[in-house]
This record gives sequence, structure tokens and C-alpha cells, in this order.
Amino acid sequence: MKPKVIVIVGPTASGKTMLSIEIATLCDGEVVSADSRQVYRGLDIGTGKVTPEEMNGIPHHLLDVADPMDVYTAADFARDGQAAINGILEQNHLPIIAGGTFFYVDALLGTVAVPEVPPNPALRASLEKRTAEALFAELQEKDAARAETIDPHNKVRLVRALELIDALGSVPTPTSEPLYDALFLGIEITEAQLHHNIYKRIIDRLDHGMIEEVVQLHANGMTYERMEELGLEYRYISRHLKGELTKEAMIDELNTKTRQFAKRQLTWLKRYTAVQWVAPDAVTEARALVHHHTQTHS
RNA sequence: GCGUCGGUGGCAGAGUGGUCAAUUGCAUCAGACUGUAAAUCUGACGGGCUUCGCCCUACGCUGGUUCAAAUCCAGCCCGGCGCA
Repeated sequence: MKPKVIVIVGPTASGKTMLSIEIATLCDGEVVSADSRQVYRGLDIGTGKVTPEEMNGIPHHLLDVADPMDVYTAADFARDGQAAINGILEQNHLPIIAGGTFFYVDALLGTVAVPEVPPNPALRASLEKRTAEALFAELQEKDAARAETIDPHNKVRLVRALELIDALGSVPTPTSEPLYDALFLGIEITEAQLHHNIYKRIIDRLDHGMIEEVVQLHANGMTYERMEELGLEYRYISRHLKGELTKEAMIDELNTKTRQFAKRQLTWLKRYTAVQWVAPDAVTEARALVHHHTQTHS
């Protein structure tokens, strides 16, 4: 019988963090964050990382586990996250996975398998110099099956596919069996409320020193190139610091890009068919669903 | 008031007699997602259809030239700049 876990999903700024802590408090749980940016130390205000006070005594895992100058990958996340879940289960606590990086959620749950092939910087550097057309042609030649499913224009994916081929000879199939018996709780929020939350959050974070955080990171050696990769707050604030955007334009861009990100998340969530949707403040209802799930023998 | 440059699709901005419903970027809508995933990428995007094609309305307004105008001419309206 597979271990039971709870997965709280929803777009950014929908209230996943608060709900996860409330459920953890009520159901003897511990939180496993599934956020590709909150894994980095020092990315606090910009990522909206929970503060120790907000944690309300609930243990949180997979926060601050990597240096922001390094790249912490989905595979790193799956490995460390599964270890964290096992630890929580050993304590007879309930693992509550909460976060907005759904690719990481899938990797963590084992529903998508990530091949054991780490990034090969030298190979990537040489592949990235070539055009997408050339990379695609090479992929067609070396692994026709993967070429069928890949986007011929997406260099990031093409590079990784060729990297896998270089190491394994072909691109392995991605699907695998889930490791856990998961209940998906989705936070249902109106578009108007979501937009309101997104904007308000940007203003709040600015008031709490978000720009200074980026200034500090840069002073400590983080390049603007790295800021670009990190995206959203780090990308647009660094553009502001470089003088490419006025503060007003930066706020505007960030607002728009965050909305777009939220929509991409919502698109992804459409593939999760078994989600139990609840309102952002429906703690009682969510708790009942959790109880039902943990007490049912499957 | 005179001169001058300009008024193009939600915005910015190309086009300067036919091949233009109009390059491109942004926004918007829909979507993809095999170790960068807050990243990366795709499609649609004036309206209506029997949607690999057809019809209608469009490039400030009105009129004109022409087989044919967003593109040329005239007048008018509006904006920037210069001179008064």
C-alpha cells in the first residue's frame, strides 16, 4: 500500500502557503515545498518564502537547500523531496506538498521519471551555439521517437534531449508509476481575485525591501544573467537596477508577467483530473477531505 | 497665424499606387512541457462564413485623380516641433 500524501496546488498568489500550514496544524502534518525558486537561500522576499513566524511551528522541507549561484534541478528536487517525505512518514506525520512548480511535483511523486543524467555544461555550451533547426535535424537522426514529440523550436528541450542521447544513446520514456497515494487539493480562485492578489503582493514585497534584496544579491556576486534566469521579480527588478525600466514600468511588467505565469500554471493544472477544488479560505472543507483521504484504505 | 513633420489594427511601430486585412514587437486568448520549469517553446489574434478558400468593413474626416490608393492631390479636424 502506497503512503498517503496531500498535494496542495493552485496558481501563484492563490494562498497555497497559508492553507498548507493550516492543514498541517490540524492534521499533524509537515510541509514539503515544491517551488523551484524557494529552494535557494537568500531568495526570500522575491519568492514570497514563508517566514519562521508564519510557519507556526510546522516543519518545512526543501526551502533554502541550495546556493542561488548553483543550478538546483528537478532531479535534485525529486531526490531530496522523496527523502524528506520518507522522513516525515517515519515520524508518522502527514506529508503535505505545497507549491507552484508542477513539473517538480510530478518528479517528486514519481509520475514523471527524470533520467539520471546530470547537466553537461561543456556539451550544452557547444549545442547552444547551433540553431534549433540543426539540433532538431540531429535529434531526428539519433532518436526519431523523441523528435516526434519535441517542439522543433525549443532549444532548451533539444539541448537536453541531445544531452540524454550523448549519455544514454536515446531519450528514455518519461512516465513511471506514482510512488504515493496522493490527494490533490486545488485552490479555486476567481480571475479578479487572483489579479488583485498578484498586484497587491508586488506592492507589499516592495514595501518589505524586495529591491534591496536584489541589490544585496548582486553585491554578493549574483550576476544579472543569473537574475534573468531566475525570472519574474529577479528578472524585472534587475532590469530596473540596470536602468532599462523605470520603477513604474518594472511594476507593470512584473504584474503582467506574473499573471501570465499564473495562467501557465492553470493550464498545467488542467491535466490533473482528480483535483478536489476548494475556496482559498475553506479550511474546514479541506480538512474534511484530508481526513477522508487519510482514513480510507485503498 | 505662418512653416514643418506627423495622424495605421488594444498599444508601440513598419509600409509610401496593385503581390496589404496590412512586416514586427508588446498585450490578449488557447496550448505544450522527458534534470535550466518563475525557465523555455507553439498556435490564434478586424468581422462573418460552407475556413488550405470566400465575402464584408478597414490605415484621422470628406471629396478627387486612377483600371487600382493606407500609399498621389485638395480641403477640413487633431498632435509634435520651429518661427512669429
